[in-house]
Amino acid sequence: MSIPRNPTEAHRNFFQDVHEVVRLVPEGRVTTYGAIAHYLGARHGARMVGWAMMAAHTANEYVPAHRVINRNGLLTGKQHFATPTAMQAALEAEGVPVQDDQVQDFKTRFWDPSTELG
DNA sequence: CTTCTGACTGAAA
DNA sequence: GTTTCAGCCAGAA
Repeated sequence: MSIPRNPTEAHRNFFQDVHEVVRLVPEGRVTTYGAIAHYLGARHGARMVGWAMMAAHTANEYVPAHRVINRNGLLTGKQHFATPTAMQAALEAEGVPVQDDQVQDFKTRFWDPSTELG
């Protein structure tokens, strides 16, 4: 999958919506693609959230993309970072232990925007 | 137009 | 616990 060559206004709005939610994830906590999709009203699938994350590095404001993982707590997006270890390093730097691409104690570190933000 | 792919997920076996 | 399968929507060839 790739970022649209000529993003439409709708695209940019969608990217910004996703990025805004990701920025609300506190340090030391993580969320999932599906949780973000659900918070945005389930009008977009989880895959579309992942798609929007590809544009995270081109966003004007910082997006903590390392806090977004899949429902199993796996760092499925690590290959999209500058280096294969950047995602894990960023998580561990804020106190989230990772082993074998898996966030430890994922269940208690999970931050659901739908319940946390209302 | 068809087909394949993907930072995904929930259900079913 | 596992593997498999079908939806999901956008983009590229």
